[in-house]
Order: sequence, then C-alpha cells, then structure tokens
Amino acid sequence: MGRCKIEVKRIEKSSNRQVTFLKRKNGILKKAKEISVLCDSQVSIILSSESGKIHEYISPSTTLIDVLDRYQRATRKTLWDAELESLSNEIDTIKKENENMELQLRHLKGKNITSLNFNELMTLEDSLENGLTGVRDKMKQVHRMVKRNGEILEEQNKELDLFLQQHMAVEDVGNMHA
Amino acid sequence: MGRCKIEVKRIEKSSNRQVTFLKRKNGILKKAKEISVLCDSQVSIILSSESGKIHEYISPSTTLIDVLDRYQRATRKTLWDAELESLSNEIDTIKKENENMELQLRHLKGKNITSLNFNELMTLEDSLENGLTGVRDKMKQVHRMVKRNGEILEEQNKELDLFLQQHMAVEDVGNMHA
DNA sequence: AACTATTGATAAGT
DNA sequence: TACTTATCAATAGTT
Repeated sequence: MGRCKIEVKRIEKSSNRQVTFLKRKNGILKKAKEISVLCDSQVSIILSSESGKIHEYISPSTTLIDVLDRYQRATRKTLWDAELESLSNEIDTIKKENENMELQLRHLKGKNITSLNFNELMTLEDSLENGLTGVRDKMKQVHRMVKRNGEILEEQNKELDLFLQQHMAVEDVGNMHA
Repeated sequence: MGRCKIEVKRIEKSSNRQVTFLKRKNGILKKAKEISVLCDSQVSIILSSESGKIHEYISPSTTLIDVLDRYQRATRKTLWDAELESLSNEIDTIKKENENMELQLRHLKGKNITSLNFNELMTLEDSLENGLTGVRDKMKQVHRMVKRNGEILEEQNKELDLFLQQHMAVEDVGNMHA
C-alpha cells in the first residue's frame, strides 16, 4: 500500500522512519479500536518509538492490569516476579548501606565500640577530633559574625542617636523660631 | 476494504464475529511485526478473544516486562499490585532515612555545617565531645587490658620458666640414672 | 478455507 | 510539517 512496495526491513533514513512510524502507529491503533468494537475483544497495545515516547491503546472495556492478569493466567508466565525481586534487591542494598551508616553514627557517638580494635579506635578518635575542630571553627566564626553584627548595630545606634540629637536640636531651634 | 463498507460496531452474528476477529487479529499482528522491523520500535500487543484465548505479539528486541517498565516510567502509572507499591514506598522511606543519616555523618565530620545555627552547632559539639570521651575511655580500657594481658603473660612466662627449669632438672636426674 | 471485489492504508511526492 | 494520490494491502461477503 503506497506508491511502491517496500521491503520489510529497517528503514535507513531517519526522517522516513519517523514518518512511517507515525503513519503506521495510527493505523495500528485504529485497527485495534476497530477490532475491539467489532469483535468485542480486549486489546492492549503499547508501542515505543525510537525517541522513547510511548503510544498505547487499551480497549475501553478493560484496563491494562486486567489484560496483563489474563495474560499471566493464560500463559502461566509471571510478569512482575522479576520486578518484585529487583525491588527487593534494591531494598536489601539500601538497608545494608543504612546499617553501615547507622553503625558509623553509633561509633561516632561513642556507642557499640566494644568490638573495635585499637587501630580502629584511633581512626575514630581522629575523625571525632577533626569534626570537633571543624565545628568549633564554625562556632568561632559564627560568634565573630554575631559580635561584629552587634558592633555594627551599636555603631549604627550611636550614629542614629547622634543624628536624632542633632535633628531634634535643629527642630528645637526651628520651633523656637516659629 | 472488503465487498462493502461496514459500520464500526459490534458484529451481531457470532460466527461472523469470530471470523472477523481471526482475520483482523492476523492483520494487526502482521502490522505490529512490520512496524517493529521497519521503524525499530518496541511493540507489545495482547488481544483476548471472546472465548478468552490470548493472542500476543512482543517485538523480538524486547520483552513484555521491558515494555511495561518503559510504560510505567513514561506514564507514571503503577501497574503492579499493592505489594509492589508498598515495596516502592519502603524504598522511598529508607532512602530518606539514608539521606538523613548521611547528613548527620557529614555534620559529625565537620562538613556541610554552614547552614547550621549556633544552637545546632552546640548540640553537635556536645555529641562530638561525648563521642570522643567514649572512644578515649575505651582506648584507655583497651590499653589497660593489653598491659594487664602483658603482665599476665609475663607471669605465665615466669611460671613456665620455673617449670621448665625444674622439669629439666628432673630429666637430667633421670638421664643420669639411665 | 479460498476467492475476489472493494475498501482501506500508506510510500512517495508536493 | 501536513496534504495528496497512485499504489499496495486487508478484508467482507461470497463460494
């Protein structure tokens, strides 16, 4: 169907491939709608184009999950076992990370250190000392900043006082002249 | 396409409906194969006929699970049951815990503390001091134990020496009598 | 299940 | 990119 017959193999020219995908995708989705209406059948079509975009048709009388459930029962294949397992593995991995970090935290808080050997204790001590240094530096910094802000504020207050005194003095003078 | 145009609505006559289903099903599956080859796209089609029989096409470069994965990601719909969703939620929760702990760890190592206020810094300092105290106590303890073990060892060595001296003395006596 | 008149889809051109 | 059209493909009704 078309100006000439084409061989069924990958269309090399990217632009042509895209155009053909759009046309045929529409064609298939239309056919899917038609068969579902004409023959009262459940249809699920999922197409993904090269760009990764998803195009789908699910017949209105059903849902994708229903279709897949039927599929699983009919084919005796399990679809989401693999999925479940991969998630489960992910959880295991993260939980291990979690436990690791939790232990590190406990160590840094001086707990659960009974099993550590002397070298490990020394490493821990180093880390704590470094942390303490960092925190205390930061505290000094903050303190200096607060103090400086206070000084600036005080300075500003003094200037304001001075200004007010002068201003009020002028006003008094003004008032006196009035 | 056919001897006459037909309206797109359920075919009443069951036999006709079945025949049409077969014909059109084949047509759609063929089209699906063609588009997957011509356009390098992933296709999944599942049809179920009235009788409940399942007909499917999955493009060879992929699996149904892959297609559904992509579908889920693209549409942000979850297909799988509550079980999967709960796992997914669990992952989210743990990941949050993870992030929390990671931040705590960084704080305890004196990093990422720019955003902390003075009170938070004080709390952190406390925690670090406590940790350091705990670790140093433990180190002293270990040190004492090692020292004590050394003393015990020395004691044992002395006893061993004594024993050997006596034993060898006895042996010498024995040898002399032989 | 096979045939074929007819409608439908679409490849290339614009 | 969207429209047109010559041509190929699918299929409805018939046998």
